[in-house]
Amino acid sequence: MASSCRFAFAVHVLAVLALKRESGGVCSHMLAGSVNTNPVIIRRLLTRLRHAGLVTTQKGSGGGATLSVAPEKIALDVVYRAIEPGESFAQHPHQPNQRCPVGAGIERVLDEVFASAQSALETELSRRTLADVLAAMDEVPPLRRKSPRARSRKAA
Amino acid sequence: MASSCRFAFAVHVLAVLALKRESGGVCSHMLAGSVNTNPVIIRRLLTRLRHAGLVTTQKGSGGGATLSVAPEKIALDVVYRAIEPGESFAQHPHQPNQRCPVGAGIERVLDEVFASAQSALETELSRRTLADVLAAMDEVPPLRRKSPRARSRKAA
DNA sequence: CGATTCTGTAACTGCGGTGGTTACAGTTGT
DNA sequence: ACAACTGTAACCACCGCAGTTACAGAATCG
Repeated sequence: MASSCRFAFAVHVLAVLALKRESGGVCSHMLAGSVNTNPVIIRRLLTRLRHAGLVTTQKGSGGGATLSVAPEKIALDVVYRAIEPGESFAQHPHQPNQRCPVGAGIERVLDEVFASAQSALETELSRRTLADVLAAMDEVPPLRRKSPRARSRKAA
Repeated sequence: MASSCRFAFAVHVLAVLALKRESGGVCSHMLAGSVNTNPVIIRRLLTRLRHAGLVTTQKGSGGGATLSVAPEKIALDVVYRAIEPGESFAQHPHQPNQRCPVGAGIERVLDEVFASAQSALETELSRRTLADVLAAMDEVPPLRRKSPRARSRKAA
């Protein structure tokens, strides 16, 4: 599976874009500031997200990226597939010995096992949307609140 | 997730050991021959499988590895966890910007998302045992049968 | 218009993980 | 003693990734 942090970065970026949906485009420099990485990393990410139809980007002064789909419509498996290109589950690097009965048959079986495991993972991801992520971020924030005044509300 | 082929190797090795369960230990050289890799790779694998209690190994002449649990009792998620040591799903490599509302809250949410995805994957793996793998290998083998006598030509 | 602010992409680096390989000490059966 | 094993260290080469620099091109604004 994905051993990269691209998926985490992607969800992070999309979350920022969702919050700033009304404020126009967000430039890669700003996004990089929130993720704490390099603008080029963000742009590479945005290229993939754009190909997947999740964001639009605008060149030039005042440009940047904008979410092009409502957060409720963006399931996380779509983000996952947009970001992680190839097969994530690993196969035999070289063909096993076909003269061994196990070597001859194992690949086909493992293919099927890997596919179902991969599918289960994506199905689980599909159960959450970007809107869910935003909602989860709002409740029970980690530590100090900006204005912990309205603390009483949390109980509901 | 796992970007290695260790899991494939491990299932392959266990399948061979399951088939040769009665014939005593199988040495790493033989196993390497079937997987088509180096004996040391197999031994490194066997070390982990032994720690997980799935196999026993015997040093010395005539030694080798033996399956120590019945194939029906070996679910693939156990193999997976025995082989893949750390967290497979990737996190933020460095802490996101805590001064950004998204950066401050996203990690906790992503942790939960990743954990559930990982769990879904392992649950799917747990639905299969090594015995299932062996059974799947027996049915509809890829091409030529050992004795395709009953089947008159490919036409049938 | 030209300056500025962006994107998009290429090119390169460094790092970490992995499979592969050699080597060798220790163990066990014959 | 000898041969056949395991277990493990040490090392290599490779690959993918995040990160970085650099630059061409596009859009906006004065």
